[in-house]
This record gives sequence, C-alpha cells and structure tokens, in this order.
Amino acid sequence: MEAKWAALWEKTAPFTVLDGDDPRPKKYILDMFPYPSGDLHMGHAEVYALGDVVARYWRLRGYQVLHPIGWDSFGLPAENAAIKRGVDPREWTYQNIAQQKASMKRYAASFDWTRVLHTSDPEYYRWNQWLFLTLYEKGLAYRKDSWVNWDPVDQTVLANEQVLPDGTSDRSGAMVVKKKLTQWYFKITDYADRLLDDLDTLEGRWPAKVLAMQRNWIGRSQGAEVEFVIEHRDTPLTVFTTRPDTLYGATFMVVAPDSDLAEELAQGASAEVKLAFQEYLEQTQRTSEIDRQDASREKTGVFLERYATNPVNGERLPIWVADYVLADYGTGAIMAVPAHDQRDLDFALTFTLPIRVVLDPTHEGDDGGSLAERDPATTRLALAGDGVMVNSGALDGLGKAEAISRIIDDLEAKGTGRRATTYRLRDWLISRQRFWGTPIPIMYGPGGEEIAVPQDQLPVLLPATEGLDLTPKGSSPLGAVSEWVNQTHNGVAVTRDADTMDTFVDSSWYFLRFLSAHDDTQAFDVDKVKQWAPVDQYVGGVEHAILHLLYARFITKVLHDLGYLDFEEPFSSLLNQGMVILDGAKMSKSKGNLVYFSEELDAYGVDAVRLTMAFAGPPEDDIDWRDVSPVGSQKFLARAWRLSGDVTSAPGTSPEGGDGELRRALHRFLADIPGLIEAFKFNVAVARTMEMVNHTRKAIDTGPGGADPAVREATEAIALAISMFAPHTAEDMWERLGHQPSVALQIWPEPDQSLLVEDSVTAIIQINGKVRDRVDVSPGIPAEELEKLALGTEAIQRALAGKTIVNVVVRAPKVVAINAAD
RNA sequence: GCCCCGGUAGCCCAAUCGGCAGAGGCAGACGACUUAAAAUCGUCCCAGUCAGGGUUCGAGUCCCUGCCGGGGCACCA
Repeated sequence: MEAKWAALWEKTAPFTVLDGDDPRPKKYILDMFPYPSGDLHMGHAEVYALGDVVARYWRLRGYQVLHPIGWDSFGLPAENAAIKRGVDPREWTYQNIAQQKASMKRYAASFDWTRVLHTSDPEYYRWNQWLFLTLYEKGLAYRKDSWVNWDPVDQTVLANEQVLPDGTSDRSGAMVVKKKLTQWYFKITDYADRLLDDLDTLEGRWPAKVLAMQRNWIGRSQGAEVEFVIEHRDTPLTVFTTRPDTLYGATFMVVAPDSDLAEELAQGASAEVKLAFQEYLEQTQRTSEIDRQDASREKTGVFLERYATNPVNGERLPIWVADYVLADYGTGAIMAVPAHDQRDLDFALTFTLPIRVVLDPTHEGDDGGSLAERDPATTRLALAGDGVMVNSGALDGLGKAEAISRIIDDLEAKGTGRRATTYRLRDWLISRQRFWGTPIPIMYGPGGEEIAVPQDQLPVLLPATEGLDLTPKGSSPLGAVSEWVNQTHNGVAVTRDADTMDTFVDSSWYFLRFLSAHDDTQAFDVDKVKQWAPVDQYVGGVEHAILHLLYARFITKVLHDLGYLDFEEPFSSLLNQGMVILDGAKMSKSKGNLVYFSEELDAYGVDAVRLTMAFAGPPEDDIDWRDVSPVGSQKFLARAWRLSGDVTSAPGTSPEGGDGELRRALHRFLADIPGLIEAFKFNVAVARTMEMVNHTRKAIDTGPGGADPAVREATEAIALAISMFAPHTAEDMWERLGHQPSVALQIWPEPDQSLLVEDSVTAIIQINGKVRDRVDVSPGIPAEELEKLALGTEAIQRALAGKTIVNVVVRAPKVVAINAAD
C-alpha cells in the first residue's frame, strides 16, 4: 500500500506550490530543516509527522500551503567524518542528504520537492555572502580583537551560545578555553532591546518556555553608571551597578583581572604588585569555567595599590583585581558594597576590608532581629532586602527605590553618573577556523586593510578538497591553499580571509530563500516575501530555543530595517515538539538505548509510526517510546480502513435522512477537529477520530447498517481526518469509498449547524455541593422553571426532608445548587 | 540563589467559562467467533486529581504555602 501511493504522489506531486495566481489564502508552514548526519532518526520522525499534520490540516481547510524542506548542510560533522574516514566532506554530505530525502519521501511528508535547498550549494551560500556584505556595509559586521571561546578539540572558536553552562563545547564536549583572537562579529547587541521587547508580541504564539529562555539570555539589567576618579589617572573609572542607592556603602573597587584597565593600573604600581598581578592573571586564565562559576569557592584577588575617589563622599577606595568580576560584563569593574552584596562581603571578609551598612532592613513586625544582630561582618550574610537608607547623606530616610532614582538624578546633575542598561547578550562571533562553511567575503590589502569582495565577484567558492589537509590546526585549512588565499584585486596583491562563517548564519534567513529557492539574481524575491512571509507556523525542537531563533529574529530585524521585509518577527507561531526518549532517558549510542527510524517503519509501517507520534500526548512533551504502542496505532488504522469496505451506498449519496444519532456525533466531530488541530491538541484529535470510528463501527454492526447514508458520510470524514496523520491509509480508504485520488486535496466539510444544537441537556442538581439528582431539560429553559423542576424531583424531595433551604443558585441549563441546613 | 513548566487510574493521557472527574489508548480480566490459536467483536476492572490551607453555593481548574519531577539563567555587579 505504501509503495502504491508513494508512486502516485511522486507522479502527481500534489504539494508543489507553483508561482502564479492562486485564489486560495496562503499559509507558510515550515519544519526546521535537518542537518544531514546519517539517516533520519526518531526525533525527525516526530517533527516531520507533526509539521505534516499542520500542513495537511491547512490544505483541508482550503489554503494554499507552502511546506518546503532543505538541508542545513554545512558544518563540522562532515569535516570530522572526512578527517576520520578520509572521505570528501562534500560527498559525505550529499550522500546523507540523498538518504534522508529518500526517507522523508518514504515517510510521506507533504513537502514541495521543487524548492529544496542545501546551504552548502554555491547557489545558496553566495547569498550568505551577500548577507554578510550587506551587514558589513551597514556597520553591523565588524572585526575585533578579543578573548574568545576556543574549542581545543575541534580547534575553532565558538559563539557564547555554543558554550554549555558547564563550560564545555556543545559540539565536541571539550572544556572551552579562552584565547585572544581577531574575529568577525555581527552586532546583535544593537538589537538587544528590540529582540527583548518584541518577545511580548509573540506571547501566546510561542511557547512560554522559549520566551523565558530568550529573555534570560538577553539578560537586560537596568541601573546606573557611576564614575570614580582614579588617583594618577586622567580618565575616571566607570562602573555599572544595579544598586546605585548603596553608593555610600562602597568601601573598595574591583576590576576584572583580564581587562585592559587592570593591565594599565598594574603598570602604575610597584614591582612586587606588578609581579603579583601577572601571576594572578595567569592563574585566572588557567581556571576553568566550571571552577570560576562555583560561587562557593574562596575569594581571591590582588590589591593594586591604586585608589579611586567615591564621587558622593570623597572617600578613598582601594582598587583590587579579582576574578569574581568579569571583563566582558558591564564595564569590567565594580564598586564593592560588602554590606549589601554577598560576593563583595565574602571578598571583604577574606581580605579584612571595611564593611558599612547603608540600608537598615529592620521594620515594624519583622522578626529578623536588630541591626546589631544582623551585622554582616558577624553573620557573614549581606543585607539584601529593602529598608531605610542610613549613613548616606541626603539619602538618609529614603526607601530603596526612591534612593535609586534620587541618587541617579544627583549624579546626572553633577555629571558623574547616569542611568544605564547592560545586557548579558554579547555580539555574535561568526568566524570559524574550519573548512566546510561559507567563506567570509573579505580580503586584506597589503596594509591589512579590509576589502569587501565586490558583489559581482560572488560567490567566493570553496576550493576543491583534493589534497587538502582538514586536520584541525588552529587556523583555517583554507589558509593553506595559497592559490585560493592569494588574489589580485585592482592590480594589488591581497589575501582572502581564510575563515568560514558560523553555520547559524546560513539558517538565520533560509526561510526567505524557500520563497524563491532557485533565483540566481537575488537572495530572495521581495514580492514573494510579501505574499508568503512571515512563516505562519514554525515547527521544531526546543534545542534551538536560543541560538537559531535569536539569530533568525535578529537577521529579520536587520533586513526589515534595510527595507527588504515589512515584518519584524520571522515566525508568527512556534510549536516545539518534545524528544523521543526510551525508558525515561535520552537515546544515545553509548547507552545503547536506540530506536532506529527505518526499523520502526519496517516493523509497523509509516502510517502507524506517524500516528503514534501524533497520538502519544501533547506535542511539547517527550515521548517515551516504551510507553506508546505503534501496534495499537496499526490496529486502529486497520479498524478505520475496514469501515471503508463496509460502506455499501454509492459515492455521492446524500447524507440527508441518514441515521440521526450518528450524524449528530459526526457533525460535532466536524465542528471540533479544527479547533483541536489549531490548538496543537493532536492527541485529542486522534482520540476523537477513534471515537468516531467506534461510533461508525457500531452503526454498521448493530445499528442501521452499512447502507445507511450517514455511515458513508462518517467514513468519508474519518478518511479526511486520518489523512492528516496516516496518508496512505486515508488515500486507500478514499479509493475504496469510490473516489478519485487524492484525499489530500479534499476540503474539510462544514458541520451542519442544525445537527449541533442539542435538543436536551442534562442539568445536575446539587445539595450542599453534592450531586443528588439530574434532569433532562431543554437548553433554553428559564432559570425559574429549572429551579421549580429541580426542587420537585423525588430524589431531591427525599434528600431535603427535614432540612431548611438556605438558598438556591441556578445556572440554567446546567446546574441547580441548593444549600440546605438541618 | 532567581525564573519558567508540570504532578489526574498500573501506564500514556482527556476534562472551553470554576459546574456529573473519564473522551481515547496501553496493560489486565472475562465473554463471543474458532477444532485451536491469531485476528476481530463485545463486556468489565481501576483514581477522587502530590500535600496542607484559602476563596466560592460549588475547585483537577483560581489564590497562598510546601513536597516531588523537568527545564532555563547564574560570582552578571
């Protein structure tokens, strides 16, 4: 059956979207495109099953649906396989693509196969280079020398987003180290506010979890910058603080050891201090991220023998370096307020620095004890809460919030501070020292100056891999291809940038490319974009909640600002599916708890696997393959399929006059399914379809029989519903019902409203919250009548015997609640 | 430490607005059909919704506290 229908679909290509007028409204349904490492796995089986439900659903609703697919085919695994097995990364990649493509076709995903793109094709990556140059021209792509995350195994730099919280690489798993390198960045921080604020517009349409993760990641924090004059230095030291109210409590300053400022200040100190600083800096750089993030570890630091002046009270504050201050957050320096910040307190206690309380937390009715009892110097606990300012000059007596706004006003008036915002988000480092990616279209002149490759010279093609040594050496393999690196530009000898772009650049705009996938004159067609974009429904794993989605949002905003797009968010609605796991754990080769995609298809068939994915539970939940039953899905599909053989009426038979009960159930079903699919309650939609099959089975076996027109009507609707989940079975049912293919091109029938109105509903009668009786009434019954009826029933009369009615609440036509006392 | 999500039957999961806790499936038991088994069909079994408190005529649903599980961020000033 699978083979029969696959051949037909291949021939008729029912899901191809042609250019030209189509009167139907449009929907752009996009599943995250895969990375071609080996064959598809169970995770893919889930996304493509669920994405296909949505795509097929909107087709049933009469929409022209664009549902494209492609491959995110640049990236490290190809290169690593090449190194390990001596194969060409190109060959490896395109072979895997061919295999995955065949699997997707077998899986009956309703993709438009005419728009396939591969990011590793020159026809794609030349537009990636166009994008780079476009950002470059706008000053959004720039080069800087900075401390970067270095993966010592893959021998390449990583974006912040690719470093896991434990300090290891999300690819190789190696402990990431810091290295100072000149690299290309995209200025995503310019968009931090918009990336954060626009998340509000996605509320309710993106999973709350993803919104929270993005907000966390951008990490906006509001406070103030305060300037401290440094002795023997012209420019003051600026610090960022969220607690300017505690400025009077500052007793020392701390500078990050790996900052330029620390280096400079140490130069002005004695020889011993210089030496101590050098040692400390080296020690810091040796410390792994894991250790550095361990807040419980002993505070360390070096006093620089330099002093700053507190702008509000003229106090002399010693300046220290310590690794608990990070060079790349805020200004890389802080004012330390030990009484009100735990980290500063720990440091002050370690080095016996003064501690001054400036905010008295005692208040009426609190049981925290007196101020003396809470002295941070003895309790070793910083006073974190709100209270009343003390020891703070003009701020004395104010609360925290008032003090913050007051002190900022004062600082601004004096010109020694200002309101300020900082972000956790860093600029996006896009250079990679690897081969299998998009070459950065920049050349360097004799003086090292940047020369953008002219647009008409794009693409900058990757050289042939033959004879190329891809082994990681810490610099790009492209650098070794001298005839590629050394070029002549306007008669001058120049060298190409030998790095390639982060593959997240490729995927940050691919959804636009699908709209004109083979256009060789431009990256995307603005008219097509107007017709189709933004993506109406995006489907994919939560593992891309930060990286890919943030970058795609950023690039969309940039292209919007440049006038290419008239929208600012690329994905109007987002569905994250969970993972497919086994025995409560993530599948992995090392654990040996793998379920193979092709084996499952062999064992149960495509339809049963797809249906199992949809039926397993809410899409965002993980599916434990042990808890679900593809056999059960198989049985259900067979049961549904059998209905189509038991229908004996002719195609086109009017359902009028068919069995009333079955028709009422059916039209309720027709009315409910769309809402369920649109709310992503696929599991419930499948359950309702099973229920409908049960109803119809009963009508055939013990009801009016297979000749009843309602039975045909119901079976046809079931075939349509099933077509979203199990296309082969549905197609076969449709044919057996006497129709021409394809069921995928049918329209979901409108429910007959007259069959939806209930002619009677059951009202419940409660006494003191317990259900004591129920009566069947008409839905339009007036409250008084229902109350009279309720109080009159035998069961209620009996239950009320000897009691006094206190009051009666009537919610016609569903509930009568009687409150009675003895 | 901060933030987000979840906890309903042996298991996976339903339950628009606060209104009869159960739609569907898995597993299990029994029965019909069968020489038998499989397949199929049918019937049945099972929880008072993690715990405690509150609001309400009425709470799985709303509020508070706690427990458990999952996830994100974190020496971020």
